[in-house]
Amino acid sequence: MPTAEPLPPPPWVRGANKSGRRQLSLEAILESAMRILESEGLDAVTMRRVAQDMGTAAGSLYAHVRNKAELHELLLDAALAPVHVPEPDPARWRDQLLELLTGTARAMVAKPGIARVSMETAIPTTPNALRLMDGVLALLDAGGIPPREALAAADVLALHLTAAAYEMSVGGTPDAAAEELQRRTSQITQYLELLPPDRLSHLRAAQNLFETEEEADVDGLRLGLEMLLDGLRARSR
Amino acid sequence: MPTAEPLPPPPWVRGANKSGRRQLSLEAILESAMRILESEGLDAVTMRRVAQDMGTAAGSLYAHVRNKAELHELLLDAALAPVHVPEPDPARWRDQLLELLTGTARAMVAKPGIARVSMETAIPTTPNALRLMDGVLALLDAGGIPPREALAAADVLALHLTAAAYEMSVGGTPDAAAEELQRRTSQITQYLELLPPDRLSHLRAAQNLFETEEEADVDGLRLGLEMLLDGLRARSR
DNA sequence: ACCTGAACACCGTTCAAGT
DNA sequence: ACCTGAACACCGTTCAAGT
Repeated sequence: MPTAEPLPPPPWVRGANKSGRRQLSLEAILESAMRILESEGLDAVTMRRVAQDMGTAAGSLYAHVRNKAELHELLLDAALAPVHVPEPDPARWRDQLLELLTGTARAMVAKPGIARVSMETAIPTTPNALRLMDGVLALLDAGGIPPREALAAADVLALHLTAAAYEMSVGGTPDAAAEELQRRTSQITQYLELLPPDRLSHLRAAQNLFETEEEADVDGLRLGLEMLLDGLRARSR
Repeated sequence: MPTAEPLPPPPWVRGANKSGRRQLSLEAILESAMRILESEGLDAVTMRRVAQDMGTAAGSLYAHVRNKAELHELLLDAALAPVHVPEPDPARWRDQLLELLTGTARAMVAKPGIARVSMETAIPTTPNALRLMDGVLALLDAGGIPPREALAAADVLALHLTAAAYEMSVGGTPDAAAEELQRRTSQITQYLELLPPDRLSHLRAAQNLFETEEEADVDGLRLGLEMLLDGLRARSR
C-alpha cells in the first residue's frame, strides 16, 4: 500500500475554510510573528505587519491576542522554549547555573530584540520564564544558598542576564550593534581630544584598553555573572 | 532706587521675535521636552508632542536636533547632570562608589522612563554620562583595582545600575509599576495553583517570600551592586 | 537661516457590519 | 464566533515653499 497523499481536512474541523486561506489561530499568528521577528527584529513585529503577512486585517488578531504586548510576550516565551534546565548536581551546581544563565542569554540574543520584552515586563510570567526561574532557584538550593538569599540572587542574576542580552542586540542585527559600538567609541575619542588633557583622565587612561575590547559578546556576560556568583559566596560567609 | 521691571529684550537679540512666541532653540526644546518627560514619561516625548507644546510644527525641531533618539539622549544627559562625583578617598572608596552608583540610579528613576534611553544606547556618550563613567573608574582606581579589570567592572556596574533603574520605572509612574508587579505576582500564584504540586516546586517554595518582598526599590539595586563589588574583590585576590 | 504646512508611510486599537 | 473595513487618534521624517 503506497503512502497516500494527505487528505484535506474535513470542512467541519476548526482550521479549514472555503477560501483556502490559512485559518487564523494563535499558533498561526505566532508562527507568522516569529518569522518576522527572526528576519526583521522586534520592531517589525507590529499588529499590522503580522496581519498583512497572514493576509488578514489587523483588527482580526484581537480575537486571539489581547494586544501587542501580549503577542510580544508569547514570542519571548517561544524564544525561551529550547533552553534546557539541568537536573541539579550539588558537586557542580555553579557551572550548571552559569550554563543555564548563558544559555538563556544566547536564546534571547538569537531572536533579535526579544530581550527588550523581558526587560519591559518586570517579571515575565509565561510558562518558560517560570520554568527557567524555577531552575535557577533549584540550582541555588543545590548550592546551599538559603531560600531568602536565593530569591534575591535569582532576581539579580535574571536582571543582569536580561540586560546583557538586551545590550547585545541594540539596533537589531549583531552587525548593526557592532557598528553602532564602533561609532560610539570613536565619538568618545574625539570628545576627549577636544577636552583639556586633565579632564576625564581615568576614562582617557582606559582608552587604549577600550579599543582592543571589541564587542561585549557573551563573554562580557559571563564576567558579570561570575562576579555576582563570587559576590554571593563572599557575602554568605 | 526701586527695582525696575525687567526690560523687554531688544529686537535684534536672538530669542526675541515679533510674534511674541518663544523662539525655537535647543535649550527651549529641551526645556519643553523635559517638562513633558517629568509629567507624562518618556513615551510622551515625541517630536510632534514637543512641537505642539511649543506652538510650532514637528518638522521645525529638525533644525536643532538630528532626530528623536538624539532628543532623548540629550534628556538623559540633563537627567544625569545633578549627580555629584566625589573626590576619591582611598579609605572609603567602596562607600563612595556605592553612593555614586545609587545616586545615578536615583537620578534616572526621577525622570520616568529615561533609564530606557541609557539601556538603548549601548554606551552613552554625552558629557554627563562620560563624567560619571570617569568618576566610577577613578574610584575603582582608588580602590587599587587594576585598569583592565576596572574597565570591565565599570561596564558591568553601569549595566546593572541602568537595568535596575529601568526595571523600577516600567509602566511610567512608580504607582503603575507597583501595580503591574502586584498583578504579575498574583498571576504566578494562580498559575502555580493550577499546576500539579510537584512542578516548579522551588518557585512554589519561594512564593511566601515573594509576597513579602514588596517592591524592588533602590534597596534591590544596592544588593546587586554589593554582590558585584564583593565579587570583584573575591576574584582579584 | 529658519520655519511652515503638507505629505508620505507608517502605528495600536475599536467597532459596526457582515458571514 | 470570528472576520472585515473603516475609522480614530496618533507616530517620525522629509521637503517644497515661504519669510
